Amino acid sequence: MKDFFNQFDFQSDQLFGKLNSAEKKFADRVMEKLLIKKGSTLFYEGGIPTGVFQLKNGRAKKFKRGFSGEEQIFYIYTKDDVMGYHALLGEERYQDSCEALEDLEVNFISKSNFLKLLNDVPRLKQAVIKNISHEFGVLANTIAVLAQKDQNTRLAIFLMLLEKKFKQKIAESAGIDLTRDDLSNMIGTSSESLGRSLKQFKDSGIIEIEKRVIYIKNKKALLKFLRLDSITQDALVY
Amino acid sequence: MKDFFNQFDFQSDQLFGKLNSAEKKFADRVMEKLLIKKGSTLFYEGGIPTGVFQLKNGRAKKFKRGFSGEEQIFYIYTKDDVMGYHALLGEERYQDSCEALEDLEVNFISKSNFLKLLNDVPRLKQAVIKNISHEFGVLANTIAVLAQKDQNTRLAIFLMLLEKKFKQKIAESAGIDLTRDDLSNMIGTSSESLGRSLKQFKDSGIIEIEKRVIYIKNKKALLKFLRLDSITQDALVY
DNA sequence: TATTTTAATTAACATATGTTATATATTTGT
DNA sequence: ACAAATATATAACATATGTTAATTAAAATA
Repeated sequence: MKDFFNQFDFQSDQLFGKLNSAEKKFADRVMEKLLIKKGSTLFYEGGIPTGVFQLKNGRAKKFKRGFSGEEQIFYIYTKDDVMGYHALLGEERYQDSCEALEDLEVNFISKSNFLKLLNDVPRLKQAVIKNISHEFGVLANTIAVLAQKDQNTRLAIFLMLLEKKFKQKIAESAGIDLTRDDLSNMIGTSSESLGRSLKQFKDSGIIEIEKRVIYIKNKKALLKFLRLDSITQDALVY
Repeated sequence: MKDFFNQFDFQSDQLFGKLNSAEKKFADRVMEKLLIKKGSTLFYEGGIPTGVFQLKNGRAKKFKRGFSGEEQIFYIYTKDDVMGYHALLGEERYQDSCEALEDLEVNFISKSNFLKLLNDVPRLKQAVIKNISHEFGVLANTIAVLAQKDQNTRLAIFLMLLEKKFKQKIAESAGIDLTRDDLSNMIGTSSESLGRSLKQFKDSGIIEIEKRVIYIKNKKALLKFLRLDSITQDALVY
């Protein structure tokens, strides 16, 4: 069921697909290629917006600091994803932060060029607005998972989503490679407690771990946690 | 600290404040007053958008069904809040549902009239887009609370937020009047387990309960759960 | 108002998660 | 390649939350 994954996918990799060839040409012309080192930020909460970014290679985490200061990761961007447009369309400051999980290759479009592009191509502006509404729904779905599911179920869901995300876009690997801190942060638990759940999954043959990379070995068993109807469940085992 | 509350407030009650008197006149003219019974829906997930609503009296819950079907409440609307515009701006269907928690008095603006208003008043369109971005941040903050805080802390946070929300807009009462099912759903626990937390708060004199209405009696003790710095904490005791 | 239905409260027990501590593995910087 | 720093794995114990069940309170309906 494609639907299951779409509920948790921003789909911001498809934004520039709305452009025709002439428009694409303009976009390409104003794009600036940047190389960003692992651990550095593309933008940060409270900063003045400089433009938008499209990831061409690598992964980045999007997070927000709650009122008590701890970071909360709520999305991971991969190849082709566009980010940073919320602040350009509406807010005067970035509302969240984005940090490279590994060395990145990024296309940058400055604020003025992006606004010009939006202005010249109403279809694109419409698509961006529509996408923000879609992303709103993704966050609502994330809230539902965090509020309703126990830890093992949350882990199962995130493993499914992350494997798809990483497989889809990073040809060379189907494994899930995240620090235990980042993964536990997303799932809403401590890294030690996440470790316990991972061990349970390992012991029942659902996953294997090499170095820190998690490989799903028994997708059907993982899906059992999701309590989907059997038709949807079957559709997810590809 | 006003900031604390704003992090969790859609602020959609201020949208029509962007209009000048002539524009307001047009809006008033096309507004249709509706009376909606407790328990009925203003709109529902998957439905075709008909227009936007402004609450003039009463409260409504916004929720979404996760992939396994259970409803997840992620916002409560009160007096003057505007809702239903996401679907008009971008999506072709409502992405979530909205249900009356009590008998409502609502102003309805049809899709065509609202789109006309947006078109005639670019400032309003801009404000709506900006608001959706802001709401995105509210959901991210909600994710942080659900992922990072234990049950008593989540309860403390939601009690603070709900009391402010209800006091601000419903003059006659400062109590928190929600079914245990709705409150536990928001907080991410079972109603029985919520009951245990409520009892703990009651026994330590933090709250009092009459019928099912919760009254905060010791705000300072509640704030201890939030682990705010003492300056922010002091600012919240008014 | 009386009756029926639904919601709230509470307790006891089972299970899940948080926390601290220690050992091992991996990465980083020289 | 080595040392130092950081990340991961795991266990043991403490605490928090889930679950079932029984009782009481409140709300809906006739």
